[in-house]
Parts: sequence; C-alpha cells; structure tokens
Amino acid sequence: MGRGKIEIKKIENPTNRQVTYSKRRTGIMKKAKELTVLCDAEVSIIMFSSTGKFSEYCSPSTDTKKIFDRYQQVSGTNLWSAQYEARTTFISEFHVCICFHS
Amino acid sequence: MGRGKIEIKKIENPTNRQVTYSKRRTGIMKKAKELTVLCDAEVSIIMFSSTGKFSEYCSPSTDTKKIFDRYQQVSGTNLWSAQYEARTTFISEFHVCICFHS
DNA sequence: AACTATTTATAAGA
DNA sequence: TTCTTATAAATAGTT
Repeated sequence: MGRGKIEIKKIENPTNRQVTYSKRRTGIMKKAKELTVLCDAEVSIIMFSSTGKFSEYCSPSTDTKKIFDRYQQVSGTNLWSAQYEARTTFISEFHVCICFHS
Repeated sequence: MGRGKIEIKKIENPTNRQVTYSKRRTGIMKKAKELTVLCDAEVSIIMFSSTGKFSEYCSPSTDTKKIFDRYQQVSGTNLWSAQYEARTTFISEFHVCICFHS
C-alpha cells in the first residue's frame, strides 16, 4: 500500500528497512489487537528486527508463558523436553542422579 | 476495511466471528511473511481461535524453539524454570531422586 | 468460496 | 523524524 507498489524482497538500504520495519510492526500489532477483541482469540507475537530490536504482543487475557504451554500441548513440540535434555546433560557432569520408581 | 466500518468489539454471532477470524488470520500471517522478507526480521506468531483452533507462523530462517530461547534472553522471563518446577512436582509424586554433588 | 464497495495500511514525499 | 496523501491492500457485507 502506498504511493507505489513494492516487491516483497529484502530492503537493502538499512534506513529504509528500519523505517518500513517500524511502520509495519505497528500495523501487525494493531491487527493482532483487533483480532483478539473481535474474535475472542489468544494471540502471541514475538519479533526481532534485523538489528536485534525485540517487540512483543500478547492478548490481555493470557500471557506469553501460558501461550507457550498451550502451544506445546497442541503442536506436538515439547519445548520443555529439549530444555530438559540440555539440563540433564549439564547435571550429569556434576551429579549422580538415582531415581527409584514407585 | 470493507463495505462498512466496524466497531472493534467481540463479534457475538459465532458464525460471523469464525469467518472474520479466518479472514484476518490469513491477513496477519501474510503481513508477518512480508515483514520477515522486507526487513530481514524474525517473527513468531501463535494464535488460538475462540474455539481452540491453533495456528502458527515462524520465519523460515529460525524455528519457534529458537525464538522462545531468544525471547527468554531479552525479556527477563524464564519460561523453562516454570516448566521445570511443574515437572519437579510431578516427578516427586512418583520417584525418589537422590543427587550427589561432585 | 467469490465478489466489490469501502475502509485501512502504508510508500513515497514534505 | 514526524506528518501528509496518493495509492495499494485488506476486508465487511453480499451473493
């Protein structure tokens, strides 16, 4: 939208890229808020610009943690187990763990 | 946008709500893809409709897990520790864990 | 699931 | 960089 049609490819000029990022980030966040209200939906958006700038949106009725939990339940991705494996590896370097099953 | 201007409040008719959800979900996902390409950004979107339908978008260069990891680093939220506490509680009901520190 | 009148987002310019 | 505005794009109501 705008004074001219643009091709969807990386904006090479860093200043223009930053300006477009800022405008479009605002646009997406607004759309997310509207979707949340209009459709009683839960929405989580996390984004990082090419310079590493972090932005977040989450529906008022929930929080990002809850969205993550729910995401794991339905997506088949177990984020925790991956973290757990990493943790277990870490622990095993320093501890001996013995577990008795009930 | 459309034949008439609408007020941003919950659409009470479930059929209309579902139709609007579907249209706007498509719109946001498209915007996210465009932002990713135009601005070389990393974007993660997770959403649940009011009927529990799950949808996800993540930038091609990464995955949701990596976004979560990065999110934790910059947001000050430790998602993993909350999961770990829950798991520990669960484990304690069925196991005895003995750890010898090195 | 298509269509189109309108509203909204935004690219380029000031 | 914030504001403006011409134009592209999204979408509300309709079929």
